[in-house]
Amino acid sequence: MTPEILENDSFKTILELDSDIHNPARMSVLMFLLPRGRATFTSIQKCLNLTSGNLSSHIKKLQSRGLVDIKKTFIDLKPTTEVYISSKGRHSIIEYAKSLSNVFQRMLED
Amino acid sequence: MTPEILENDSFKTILELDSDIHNPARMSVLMFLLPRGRATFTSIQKCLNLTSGNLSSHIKKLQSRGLVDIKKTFIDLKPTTEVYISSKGRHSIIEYAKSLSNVFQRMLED
DNA sequence: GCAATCGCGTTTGTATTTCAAACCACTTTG
DNA sequence: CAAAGTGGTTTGAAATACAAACGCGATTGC
Repeated sequence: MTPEILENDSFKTILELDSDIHNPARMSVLMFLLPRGRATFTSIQKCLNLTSGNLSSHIKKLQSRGLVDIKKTFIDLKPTTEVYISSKGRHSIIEYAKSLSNVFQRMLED
Repeated sequence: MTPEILENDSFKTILELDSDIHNPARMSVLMFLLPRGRATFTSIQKCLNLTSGNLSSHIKKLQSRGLVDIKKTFIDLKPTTEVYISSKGRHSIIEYAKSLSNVFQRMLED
C-alpha cells in the first residue's frame, strides 16, 4: 500500500487556491488589513516595503475582486487613499489561510 | 496603539516565499513526492489532474532548481520518466510549509 | 508490412501576471 | 515662481503559466 499521508483532497485544495489571494503581495495586504480594518496606501507601502506602483496595481486588483474598498480623501490637504478590507475580503483571506493550514498540518505530521 | 497581531516579520516571510515552490502545481508535485520519494510522470499527472504539457514545464523548473531529479528509463518497453524528490526539495517544501503555517497560525489566533 | 493509433512526454506560442520606471497632479519650501 | 516633496497611476517590458500542437517509438489492424 502506497503511503497516503495527503489525500487527493489536499491537492485539489492547493490547485484550486484563490489566485487573487495567492500572490504574496496581495496576501500580505489582506493580512495587514485584517486586524486593523483599514489603512492608508502610504502606511501599507511602508510597512510591507513595496514600490508604490506595485502596491497600486495589487490594490486595484483586490478592489476589482471586491476584497477591499477604496476611499479617497484629503487629510491635512494631502490626497490620501484609504483601503478598507471588505467582509468578502475578511472571509476570503481567512478561508484561504485555514485551507492551506490544514494541508500543511497533514503534511507536517508524519 | 495599533493592533499588531502580525509582526513585520510575517510580511517579510510572505514576501520572501520561495517562488519556485509557491506555484500551486509545483507545490502539489513536491507534496505528492514527499511521502513517496519518487513517482512516475504519468502517475503524478493522473493524481494531480494536470495536463502533460503543464506538468512537463513545472517538472522542468523543479529540476532546474535542484528540487527534483529525473531518471528516464523503460518500463515494459515503455519510456518512463521517474521523478525523485531531492534532499533540497524535501528541505525546501518543509521549510516553506512551516513558515507559512506559522504566519497563518499567528493570524488565525485572534 | 505498413498505415493508423496509442502511450509518453516536450516544444512552442499565446495569454496573463508581475513589477518598477516614468509620469501626473497638487503642495510646500527656498 | 522654480525646485523639491508627497501621493499615487499608467505603461511597457519581462517573467510565468498553460494548453495546443508536435515528436517519437511501440502496438494493432488490415
